[in-house]
Amino acid sequence: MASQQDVAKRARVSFMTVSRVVNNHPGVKSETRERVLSAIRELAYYPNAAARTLNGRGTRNIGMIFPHKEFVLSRPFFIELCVELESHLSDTGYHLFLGSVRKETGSLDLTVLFKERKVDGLVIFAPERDDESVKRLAAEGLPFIVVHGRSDAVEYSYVDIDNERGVSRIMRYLFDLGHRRIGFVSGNMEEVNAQDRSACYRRELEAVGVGFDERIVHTGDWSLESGYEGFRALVGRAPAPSAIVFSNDQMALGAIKAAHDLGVSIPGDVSITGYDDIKYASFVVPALTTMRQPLDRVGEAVATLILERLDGRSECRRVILEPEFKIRDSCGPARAGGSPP
Amino acid sequence: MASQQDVAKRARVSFMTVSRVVNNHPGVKSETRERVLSAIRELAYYPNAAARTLNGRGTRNIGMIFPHKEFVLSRPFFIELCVELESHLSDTGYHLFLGSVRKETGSLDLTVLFKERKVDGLVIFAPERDDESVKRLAAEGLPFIVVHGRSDAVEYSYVDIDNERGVSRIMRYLFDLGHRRIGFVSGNMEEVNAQDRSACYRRELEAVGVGFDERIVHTGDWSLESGYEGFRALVGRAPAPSAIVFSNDQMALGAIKAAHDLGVSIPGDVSITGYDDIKYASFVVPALTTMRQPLDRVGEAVATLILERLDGRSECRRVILEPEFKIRDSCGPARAGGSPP
DNA sequence: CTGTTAGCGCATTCAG
DNA sequence: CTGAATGCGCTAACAG
Repeated sequence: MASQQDVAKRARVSFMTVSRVVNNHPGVKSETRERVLSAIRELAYYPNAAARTLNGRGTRNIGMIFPHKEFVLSRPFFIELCVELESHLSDTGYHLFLGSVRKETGSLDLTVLFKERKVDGLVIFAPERDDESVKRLAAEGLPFIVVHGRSDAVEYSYVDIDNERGVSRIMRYLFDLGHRRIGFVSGNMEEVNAQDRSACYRRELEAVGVGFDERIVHTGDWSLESGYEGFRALVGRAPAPSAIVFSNDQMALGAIKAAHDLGVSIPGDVSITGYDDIKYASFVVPALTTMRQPLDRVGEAVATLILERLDGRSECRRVILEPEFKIRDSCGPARAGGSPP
Repeated sequence: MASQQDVAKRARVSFMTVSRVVNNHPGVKSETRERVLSAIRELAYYPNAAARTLNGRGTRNIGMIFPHKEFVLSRPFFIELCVELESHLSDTGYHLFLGSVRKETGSLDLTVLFKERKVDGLVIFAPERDDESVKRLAAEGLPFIVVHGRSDAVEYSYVDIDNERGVSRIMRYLFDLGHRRIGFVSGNMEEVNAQDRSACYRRELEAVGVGFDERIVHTGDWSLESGYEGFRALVGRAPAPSAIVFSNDQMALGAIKAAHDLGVSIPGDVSITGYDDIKYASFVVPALTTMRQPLDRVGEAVATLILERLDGRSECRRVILEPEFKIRDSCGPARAGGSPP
């Protein structure tokens, strides 16, 4: 494979001149430049990334870290984000790296990826609160940003969607429809997002003077199955909730199945809401009322922030995006009566 | 960041000895080895991948190439495969690389990733038949394998699922239920998979003496929307099909929505089948009868094959996995009558 | 068993 | 405007 040396020979210059041309350095006679350029083309020369990295130019790789397998599988959501991110990043010459899905066996040391010179930066999805590996990254001053997760203990840049706004908007909507007994199915409570949404649900409830009742709260894990189970459990309580808020669409989809199996009508008997607005949310019957996460803007923000960190600009930034409420067909007015059998 | 030199100094040996220890070379006195090992630990030393690559040791990166954005988005399916693959590959020290989703702007030159020393090998998903960039890879003898796509023109290793078997099993099932007028909604016909399934549908039809009728065939693109459209279109034909075969689950899901909007009952009026068995297939109502792709085994096979290619073993292998028919609730017996209004 | 020398491909000095 | 020397961190080939 052609190296700068080969190109240099062919263009009858030193390899230094080739280097300058490759890197668009000024101060190369245009005639010489042309000669080099055509030699490059003829030999199909491409700069060796490893050599560049060795000279301290970075890797131009960005790693993505997911908390665990199920995280990826249960959120078709995030794939779209990856694609979005890839398209933004590739414009600036960066490549995306599946920085390995974290093992069940404890949190692995993410600094290794930097020390091995595999990546220049990391995008970490939904770490646990006060995650050790994130702390270490911050302590060593490594460039990374977090998506869906914030921390009060550690200073870092992150992008998130306003859960506060999202959940309270949903709750107000349900209140307006006359619902008072509103159940909740959470995501995996080890994740900050799940915690936030859950906390906000409780706060809103208390804000209107409706007490929090743990009997109509189910701890799920974002999966279809846990949504199914959650619905089943909550509807079986007495008195049953007239509406149930799910922490993501996937679980709400599971609930629709459960409702069918139980002979419960949505929204006739029980209203439900999702969160994310995955593609399928508008295709399920009944179409899901849900809170859309603005993926395109998240992707853009993530790209911008990580690039900033790589530039060495030191301030950490937080970008909180607004979700968009999508009212569809899965909610109805609360019925005067009670609940289905 | 600590280099071999630093470790060497601390362990009072030359850096060569450190290198030997790091690479598990035999012939280092165990006492010395211990000293080096603890120096490594104390300094948190990790070998610099760039330097290794520069010495011709490869990158230990495998790139994944997707045909286009929509491909990824329309198949939650493939994400699972990535995760599966990642877990197999990381065991052998390889990292996955999102080798960039291919742009709309013509097929980019994949050999660049090799020339730039970004990857050691490539896993290419669903390339077009006789794709130029695949041809070039093969011509240059670069290690890559293809998933979902084969070629008669070019020699390469690939993993696929037996579409032949899959589709014919579905067709026989429908025939057994008494269906004769069977519609078909294809995937994006630029992909080999879509072509194969489509061809097989036709062949099976003719095998039982039922003529192929292009009026009940719709060309989709794997998306929910195209499934919706396809169903709508086919059901509107006269005489309407009593069953429709969809080339993937996503489109079948779109059809379920369409049926609801049209007031058509599945499987009462029309039977439908999907393909893939995505997670949601068993949660939708009616649960989708579909052909399961054995993702875990695909992931395993892909990992094995690409590793073989990297080893330099020269023969190309083809691995054809068997799909598994999942009979659920979306098909019923053909009714004597005709079709719904 | 351990150390020395050389070079992978490139970019940053500094000289011409 | 161009070239020569030097080193990034590591390993392979040879010496001791």
